Amino acid sequence: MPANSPVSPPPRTLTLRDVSEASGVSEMTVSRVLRNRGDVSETTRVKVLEAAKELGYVPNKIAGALASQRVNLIAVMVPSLSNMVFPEVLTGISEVLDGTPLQPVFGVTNYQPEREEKVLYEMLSWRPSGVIIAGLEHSDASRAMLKASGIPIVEIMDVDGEPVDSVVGISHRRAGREMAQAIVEAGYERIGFLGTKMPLDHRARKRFEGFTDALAKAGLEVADQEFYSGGSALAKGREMTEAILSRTPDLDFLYYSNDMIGAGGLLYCLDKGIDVPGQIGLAGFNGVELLKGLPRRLATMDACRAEIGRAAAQIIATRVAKPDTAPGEKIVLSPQIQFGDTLRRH
Amino acid sequence: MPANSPVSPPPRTLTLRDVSEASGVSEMTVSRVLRNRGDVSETTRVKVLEAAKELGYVPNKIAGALASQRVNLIAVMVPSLSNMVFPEVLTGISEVLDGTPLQPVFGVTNYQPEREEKVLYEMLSWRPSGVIIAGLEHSDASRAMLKASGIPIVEIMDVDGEPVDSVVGISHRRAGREMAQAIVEAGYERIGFLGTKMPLDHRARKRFEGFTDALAKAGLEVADQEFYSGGSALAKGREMTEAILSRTPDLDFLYYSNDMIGAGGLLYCLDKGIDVPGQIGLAGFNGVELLKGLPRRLATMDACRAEIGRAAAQIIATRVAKPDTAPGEKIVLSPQIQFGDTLRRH
DNA sequence: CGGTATGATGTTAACGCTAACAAATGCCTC
DNA sequence: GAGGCATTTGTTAGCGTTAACATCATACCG
Repeated sequence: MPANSPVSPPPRTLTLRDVSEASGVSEMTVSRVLRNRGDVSETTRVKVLEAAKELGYVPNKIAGALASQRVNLIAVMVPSLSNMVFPEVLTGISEVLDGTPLQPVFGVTNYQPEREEKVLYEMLSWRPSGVIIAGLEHSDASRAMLKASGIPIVEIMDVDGEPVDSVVGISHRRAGREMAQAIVEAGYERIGFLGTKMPLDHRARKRFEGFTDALAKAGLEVADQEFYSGGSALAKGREMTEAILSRTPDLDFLYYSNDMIGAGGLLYCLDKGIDVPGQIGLAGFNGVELLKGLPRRLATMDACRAEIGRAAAQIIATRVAKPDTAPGEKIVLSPQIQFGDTLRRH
Repeated sequence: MPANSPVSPPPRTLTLRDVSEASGVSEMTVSRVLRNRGDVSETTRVKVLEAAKELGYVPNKIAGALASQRVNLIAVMVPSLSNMVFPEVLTGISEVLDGTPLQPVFGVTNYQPEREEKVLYEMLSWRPSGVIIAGLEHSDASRAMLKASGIPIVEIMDVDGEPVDSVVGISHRRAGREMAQAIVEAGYERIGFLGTKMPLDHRARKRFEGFTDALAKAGLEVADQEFYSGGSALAKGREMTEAILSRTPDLDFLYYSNDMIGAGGLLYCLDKGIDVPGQIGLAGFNGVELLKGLPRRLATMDACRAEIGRAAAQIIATRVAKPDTAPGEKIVLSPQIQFGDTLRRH
């Protein structure tokens, strides 16, 4: 048996050269066939395709990208995946990008600016064709990287601030304001706020600010508040509601910074036989699907998640296809209050 | 003003050469500094680092990967992100990979084999160092690609089948069997099944098979069943429960293929004043966090999601660090029934 | 039937970086 | 102060692909 038996070829990964040799044409022609680029005769096209399939050749995009200076990757950065809200954004993005040669790549920042910076650096070092990134608050270094990258950037979810380039989202300040107005108009006066402790969730913070501003205009202020971090949001919603109500029993409205804790609160109130929305009104934020299955529909406000994803992807797709499209687009969506069964109508 | 004013330099992206010129050393030395590789004097190190920062240089990993034949990317393929279960797996993976130079890249297949094939092809064309992929069922082409890639593969979530290489998961058949046994032992006899219509959710299918097998051994069979697809799982759980109970009112147990529809069923039963678990017992599957906030704890079985993610990442990390580690590792986790408040104890 | 479009294929030189080796520098020892 | 060793820096040659151009058939025209 020869030393280097042909029976077990070295598992060296295949290159264009292998396909080229197997099909008897130049590497360039193989490359053309595989990319559907330029004129190739039907005969050779079939020959090459067969050889490639036979060998199980998978093109090396690394080499391709380096040579062509084109990378059809879109970096998508979100703070979290366990939130129910971001997966929907990603779905919206994928929907639009599926109709283009672009491919999304996801990165998760855990609401930490340093982590965002690191993940962004990693992603940019692959020279993507665009970036979709949640939020307007970034470290100086991150912002500098984004600006210097020279590629289309879309910041999403939030529009209250100074974008690097384009932006698609809703005004969380306004969302908080409008909810406060609806609550005031419905006649509630002793209002409690329950939210996340996370100081880095800027959107929750802005909703809270808008909320207190609008209350102030009506001569009211938040009567009590309660914060949490970590754990099952539904269970936390229960616990926090119990805590705030036992501390301040005369509250007549509870505004939750997200639907999950709101749902927990709702279940708690129902358990305790509290009259909702008579004795106490409740509202959350996000408009998550889950609410549809609860015994009562929690009042909420849709965050337009899928729509934001689609619009952001559309901006990127257009900018990549037509590089001379003007940057700096701004799309502001306007979520409507859904009164549900837990907030009296005006 | 000269035609080509130096004031606004062309936005050509920076290369090692730019840093090398700015710092007065060779490109190679810059490369060494930036990768912390090889000995470089403290003086030049600082000089280079400053120049790089000053310019805002971001290395081009594409070129780096091509030159070094090393790509520190791990392809992670899951069927869905909106499921709550996969984000937890991804978290487990990230946790372990964060301690290594490896970086996960996520792909979503939507439970479609053709899509899985396409996404896998895309991912492999970036020549990742490993693949973590959900499930054991793949198209022939996908399987061939995985085998031919020559990199470590870990199939996760499920162990009932023939893996390509390594596998980490639980036996869904056994999970179904054990739940059936617990139900039988608790004395329930008229058992209904509620699940997803999706024929491509192999794990749900296997749980169902194990479930009916074990019932058969006890001389029982599923008295009625109900399937759904799409929509809010919680609301669907309600609807399905109502449907199955109105069709077959004498059922004394409902087994749900996941916790979300199970939770919907639980809420429905509580609404209707049905005695749980006296009149009807309920059980789901997955052990999702959400259950902790419900009025009663639904019986369930943990799918060991984070643990699976960690173990899979660990296998990959080890194989990448020590390429001569034996392939074909198999880790079978054993989830325990959590009886909660909806399944009578034996 | 020469001349010229036209289509199909091949050749060459990057792309930006790193492995491997080569050279230069400094430092110590006897 | 020459030899030798360790440390630091530089040089060269790809990595696998594609852009741009060159070449070669073939067909078509008057």
